[in-house]
Amino acid sequence: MNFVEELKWRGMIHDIMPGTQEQFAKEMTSAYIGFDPTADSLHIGSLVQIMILVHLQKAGHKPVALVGGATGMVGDPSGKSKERNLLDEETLNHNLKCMQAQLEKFLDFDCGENSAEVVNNFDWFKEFSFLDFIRDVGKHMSVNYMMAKDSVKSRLETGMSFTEFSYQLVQGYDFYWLWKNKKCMVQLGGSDQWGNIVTGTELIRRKGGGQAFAVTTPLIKKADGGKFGKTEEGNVWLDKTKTSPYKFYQFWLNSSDEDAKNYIKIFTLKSQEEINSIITEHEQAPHLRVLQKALADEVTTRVHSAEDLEMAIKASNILFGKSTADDLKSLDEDTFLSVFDGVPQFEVSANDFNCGIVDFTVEKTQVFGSKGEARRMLKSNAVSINKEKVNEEKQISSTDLISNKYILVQKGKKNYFLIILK
RNA sequence: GGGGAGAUACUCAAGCGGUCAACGAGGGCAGACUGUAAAUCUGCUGGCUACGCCUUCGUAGGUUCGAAUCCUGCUCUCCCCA
Repeated sequence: MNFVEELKWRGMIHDIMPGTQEQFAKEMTSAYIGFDPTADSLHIGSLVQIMILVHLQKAGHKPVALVGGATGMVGDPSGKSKERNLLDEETLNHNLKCMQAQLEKFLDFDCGENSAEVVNNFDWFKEFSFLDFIRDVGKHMSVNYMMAKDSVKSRLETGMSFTEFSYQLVQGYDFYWLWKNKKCMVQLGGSDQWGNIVTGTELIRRKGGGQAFAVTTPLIKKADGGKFGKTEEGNVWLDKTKTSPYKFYQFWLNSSDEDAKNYIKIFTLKSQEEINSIITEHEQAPHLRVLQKALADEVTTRVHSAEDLEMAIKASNILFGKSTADDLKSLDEDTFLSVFDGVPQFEVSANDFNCGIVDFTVEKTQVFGSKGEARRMLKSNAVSINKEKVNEEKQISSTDLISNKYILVQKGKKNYFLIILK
C-alpha cells in the first residue's frame, strides 16, 4: 500500500495538495515536518506527526524532522488567540536538544538513501540578515496574500505583533530552503499548518520556479469534543520523567470506545485487518477492553519499552484488579516497589504518624493541594487508604503501614499515591 | 496626534456603594451507575487554627462608617478619526 493510501484509511489526511500522490508514486521523495520547541519534551499531540514520518519511511520515502530553532524564536500565531511569549535562547536550546533525542527514537537513521534526518532551521537562519531576508524573501510575498491567511485574519481584531505576522514567511522559507538544498518536495503537518505550508509552496513557485506539495493531518479531538492528550495533570509527555510509563499506559487504556477506534489507526502500525478484528472482538465483549489494551500496549512499547509496558500492566492489574488490602500486604517488597514505580510518591519519617488524615495528606505529604481540597474529597467519599475508604475522622498511625514501610493513598478511582517511610 | 470603549476567579461572562468569595455558562474534580468506557443523575470548584477569620475583581493611591462597584494617576488592550 502506498504512503497516501495508508494515511487515508487511517484517517490521517485532512487536506492534500493536488499532485502530491503522483509525486510519491514517481520517486523516493523527502518530506518534512516541523516541531515547535515550546517545551523540553514532545507530547502525544506530536506523536501523530511522528507516526506520519514513520509511515513515510516505511513506504520507502525519506523523513526529515525539522526542529524549529529559528521559528521557535518567532512564535507561530496559528490557532493562537493571543500573542505568544518568547522563549529565551537558553531554554530554546535545551528544548531543541531534548526533542531531537526523542525524535531519534522513532525513525531509522541508518537505512541507506531513505535514512531519516533531523535538521534545525536555525542553521540557515543564523547567517541570514534581516535586510537580506526582506529583500530576498519578503519581496516575493504580498502583504495582501499574507493577510488573507486564517491565522492572521482571526487576529486582526485582537491584534498581533509584526513578529508573529512574519512567522509564515519564516516557515515558508524553511520549506523553500529544504526544497532547494535537500530536494525536499513535501511538507507534512497538522491542519493548522496549512496556511504556513502553502506560503512555502508559493514561495517555491515564485522564487524558485518549482513545485512542492503538502499533506496535513486532522486535528485530533475526543468524541465528546474535548481536547486530545490532556489529563488532570496536563499534557501527556513522551519523556518518562514527565509522564511515567504507568501513567502513559493508563492514558491510552482509559480512552473511550469511540476514541480508541480512531486512535488505534493513528497511533499503531497494525494493519487494517488486524484492527478490524480487534474492533469486532471488542464489540462482542466490551468489558474486556481488548481494544484499549491493544492500543495502550503498542503505543507504550514504541514510546517507552517492552519492560516499561510489562511493569505498567502489572501495576494496573494490582491497582485496578480485585486486589484488597491483604493482597497488597502479601506482595514482596521488590514487586511492590517496581509496581509503584510510576505512581507519584512521597516520603515521610516515623514521627509524621499519629495525625489526622487531613494533615497527613496535605502537610506531611502533598497528595492534596490544600486542606479545603482534602476535606472536600473526604466528604465526597473519594479517599482510600490501602484500598479502604476513609472519612475525615481517620487517624494515620504506623499500623496502616504495609510491610512496615508503605501507605497507599487513593484519590477517586484512578489516582494513586505512594507514601514511603524512610 | 485626536476621540471612544474596556481590563472581574481556569475560560466566557454578570455585578455598578453595603445582603459579594462575587449570578450564570463552559471546563475541571469527585460520588452513584458501569467495563478503569460513553450517556445520565448528584455534589464540589480562593485560603485558614472554619457557625468565625484572611486574601482576591489590571495596578498604585484617594473619597466613604463601608468599594469589584465612586474619584485620580499608571500599565495594558481594542475601536474610530488623522
